[in-house]
Amino acid sequence: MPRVSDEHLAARRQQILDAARVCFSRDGFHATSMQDVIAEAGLSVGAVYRYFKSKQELVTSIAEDVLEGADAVLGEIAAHEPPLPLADAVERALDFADGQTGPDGLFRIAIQVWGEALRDPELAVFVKDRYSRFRQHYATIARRAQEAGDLPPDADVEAVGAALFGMVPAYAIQRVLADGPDKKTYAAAVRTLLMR
Amino acid sequence: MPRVSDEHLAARRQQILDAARVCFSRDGFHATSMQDVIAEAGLSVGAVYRYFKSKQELVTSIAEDVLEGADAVLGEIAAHEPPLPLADAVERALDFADGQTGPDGLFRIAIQVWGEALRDPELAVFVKDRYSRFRQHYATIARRAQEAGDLPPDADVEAVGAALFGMVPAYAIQRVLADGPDKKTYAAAVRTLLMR
DNA sequence: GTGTCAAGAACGAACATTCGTTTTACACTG
DNA sequence: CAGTGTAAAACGAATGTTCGTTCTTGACAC
Repeated sequence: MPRVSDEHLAARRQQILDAARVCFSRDGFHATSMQDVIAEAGLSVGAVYRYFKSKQELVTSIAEDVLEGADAVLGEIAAHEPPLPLADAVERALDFADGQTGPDGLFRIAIQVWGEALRDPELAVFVKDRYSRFRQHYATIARRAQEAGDLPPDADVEAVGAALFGMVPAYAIQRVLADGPDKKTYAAAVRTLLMR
Repeated sequence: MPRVSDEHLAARRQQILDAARVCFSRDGFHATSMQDVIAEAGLSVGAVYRYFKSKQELVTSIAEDVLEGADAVLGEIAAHEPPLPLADAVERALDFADGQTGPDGLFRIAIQVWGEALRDPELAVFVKDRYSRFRQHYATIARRAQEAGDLPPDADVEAVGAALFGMVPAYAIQRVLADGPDKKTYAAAVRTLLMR
């Protein structure tokens, strides 16, 4: 179909991305063949290669989408008014993470991205950049908690931010791979540790 | 060269496992070809296939070795006499994890294992089992801390164990993928959160 | 000799990607 | 509004490569 609207093109592109996300989440980047993505999208080989010049580009696009989404959510939590107590902020982040641990969630893809970033320097740079932002968001949470007297005045907010940040993927890993405690139980434990 | 000693056979097997670990750590499971492993081991195709009947078996063996090693270390920390305060126990675990974050460390492989466990039900069972043990070790740490009055009497030691457990891979992820704070800084932050 | 082990050539399947062809939506003409 | 040209879009068979694995062959200890 020639001379097609921009919306049509964007929709086609999204259709391919959606299919790729399903396949990557189910089988991982490497065990997913282009044929799998093509079949899932219900398109032809040529059509997919019109929109993405390689499988790598598809992987990169998906990885970027996943990280962007998480960044937006964390930014909101960090900017919340009034400033959230540490445990509340972590709990909200856990809420988000929890919703991504299912078969259709993004966390399965995030794990794939970690593995990929170990080998792909370009992706590694992007991951580092986004994770630095994540950590900055948590550092903001810590700083505001400190200002509220919720942390000692001499606490290193950057480092505390890093520790808080870690609790979220740590929870998700345990949910996905280790039959870990549910969100409520885990959040209660975090409160036990933070509130004492 | 026939009629070879059992030690020779075990050494050959280990030689292959060592080569595989190097390759898998460098390139990941999927981007490593059997040719890569074979070349790294300095052996022939036939030799390697004498000791491992498939690539999958090689992957599984490596994954199991990695998890076994961590289990042993955590078991020691949990059983330490006298019982370790929470922050000390976590710091010791961080010590271990920190040593595995380098190019030759096992943590890079652990990330690959996570991705693989999402697709391989057999490996998933093994990972779940080992991670349950990990969590049990941390629950032991929490229970002993509780007995020492270091945690509230009504704290859920299993859940607190899960939260403590998470801090270690969380640290390692940040070190490997996100230019996170060094061990000393991170440990101090954990103390800030736990000690107040 | 005989049994064990290693070597590496060979194999078939699966892979990402290319490219020549077909289809189709739209612009333009009268 | 009908007819036609055209270029974009989609198609899918074909390609060349790489992969994991098997198989044949030879070497050496006993």
